[in-house]
Amino acid sequence: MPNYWLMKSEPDMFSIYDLRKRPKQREHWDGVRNYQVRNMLRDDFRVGDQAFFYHSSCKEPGVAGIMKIVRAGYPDHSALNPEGEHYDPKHTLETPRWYMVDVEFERVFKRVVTLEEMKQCLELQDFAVVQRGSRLSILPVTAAQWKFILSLEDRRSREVLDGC
DNA sequence: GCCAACGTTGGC
DNA sequence: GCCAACGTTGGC
Repeated sequence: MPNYWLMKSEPDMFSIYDLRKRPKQREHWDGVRNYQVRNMLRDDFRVGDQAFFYHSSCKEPGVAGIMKIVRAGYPDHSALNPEGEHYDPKHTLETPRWYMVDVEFERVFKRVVTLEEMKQCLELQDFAVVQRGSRLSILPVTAAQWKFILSLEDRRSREVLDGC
């Protein structure tokens, strides 16, 4: 069984539309510098997993679409570059500290499923993204949560906010 | 731009 | 190993 994930990115920096424009519609998901998230990237991501592309720190935070994992965790080479903003001198080829995966664009949602809507839904109260102070940039998603969020895509947001 | 939440750092 | 200070995330 594949895993499901939610991966956050600020659309001003890198959006799902940017991913769609990349060669082969693929990109490295690099720059993660949090140990909990590092462990997920290193140990739990598998080829064939799917992930929600979540737009954060923007006008309408929420799930914008879907991507798939096309390469499992491997050392994040952005940590090797002393000129780069993600440089870490403690990360080396021999003893990597930080990991990344490769993702591939799958599709853009018909509409953004917003954080505001997700907060209204009883079905998602256990989902970390709706909880205060949850700041991890990657979160695991259960099969039930995945399915439920997909069902929200096909509803009108007003209806979800009023009646979920 | 504010600030709550939480992770990291470093002095002791 | 404690904990205060500081930095970052990210919604609002």
